[in-house]
Amino acid sequence: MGRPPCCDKSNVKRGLWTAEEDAKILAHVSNHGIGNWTLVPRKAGLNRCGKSCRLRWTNYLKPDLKHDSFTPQEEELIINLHKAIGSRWSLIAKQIPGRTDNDVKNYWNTKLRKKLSKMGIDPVTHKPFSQILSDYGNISGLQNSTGSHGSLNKNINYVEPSSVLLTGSFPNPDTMIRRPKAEQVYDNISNENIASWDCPSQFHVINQFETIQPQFFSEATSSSCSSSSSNVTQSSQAQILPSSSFNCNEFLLSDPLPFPGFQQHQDRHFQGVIMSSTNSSTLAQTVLQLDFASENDCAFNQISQEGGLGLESAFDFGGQTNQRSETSSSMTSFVDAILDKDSEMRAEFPDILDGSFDLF
DNA sequence: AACTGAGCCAACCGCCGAGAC
DNA sequence: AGTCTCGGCGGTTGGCTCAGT
Repeated sequence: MGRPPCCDKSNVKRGLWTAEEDAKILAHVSNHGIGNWTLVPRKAGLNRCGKSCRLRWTNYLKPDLKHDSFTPQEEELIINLHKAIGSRWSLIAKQIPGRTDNDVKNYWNTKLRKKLSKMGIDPVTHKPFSQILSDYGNISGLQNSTGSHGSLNKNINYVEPSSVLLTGSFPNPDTMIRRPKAEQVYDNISNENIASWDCPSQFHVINQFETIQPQFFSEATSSSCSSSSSNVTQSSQAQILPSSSFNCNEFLLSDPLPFPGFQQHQDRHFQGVIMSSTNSSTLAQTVLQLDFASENDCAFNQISQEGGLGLESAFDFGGQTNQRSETSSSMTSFVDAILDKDSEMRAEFPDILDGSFDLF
């Protein structure tokens, strides 16, 4: 039953690689290419585990790898990508030619994390420590603000805190009530805020990670992107591209202003991300974007991007308040979208959500 | 010169999904 | 259907280097 073991783990060499061993792998790959790594040690005459050979090749011997120090541009890109997606090193590394996930991870852990800390920025949330302390104080003082939300809030507690990334703000910053992350995002979506969104004009579901950078999440988003996403993302791309001024955490839950310049432009803009993933390798699936292009207009499209057990959605509400276009069914469409998402979540997490996740 | 601790990074560990058997 | 390996991933660790004392 099953395959035979790839190697005798107790009888293979471990530890640092010698130049001779490296030469054997290089010679083998140049002669036979990359194939079944479990066969490589035997064919190449190495007393190593195939997995170890693969790691040595991918992290060190591959000819297109850079071995010099990181440039300031690479550093900035890593910080921005980490800010946007966290410690998904392989995805970050794919955006930096010649760098491996191990390189990026080590550089982050040894340099960038400390650098951010010294700058007074929390390397996990990318928020200033002062703001985190402030948020904590506000959160701890709001124990009684949850009563009106009933079962919704109870359910949200099932979302693992470490897997929740919420970015967002109320359309009207004056109505902002600071609460714990998971609770707040559902408030944003589900209750009085929906009623107060008197002018959603365009509601699009976009693929967040294609928005962050083309091809960036091509693996995770290969199947279900529709045309409705591509025409919307263009306007928002400038905000989200890692190399741009996009700052994911400028949208964070307690942030009264969704992005720099919010007040000056009088935009009505909301963006939120819910990440609930039980699988660390599953990427976020869906981004919902709502543009307030006018007071009364709303168009809504949806792309669902599902994978594994995870569920992730982002909401981006933006636009100018002084434009006008169409619509009457905007709120209905939006509510339908939320209900659809609710149904999807029920299907995915029946034990958690069943019977107690009534938004309306 | 010898010791110590911090910094660094290559390599390992353990988990997961996909697929072989 | 069940068990196992493979390949990929993120987290962790062992050991080397170097600056400071």
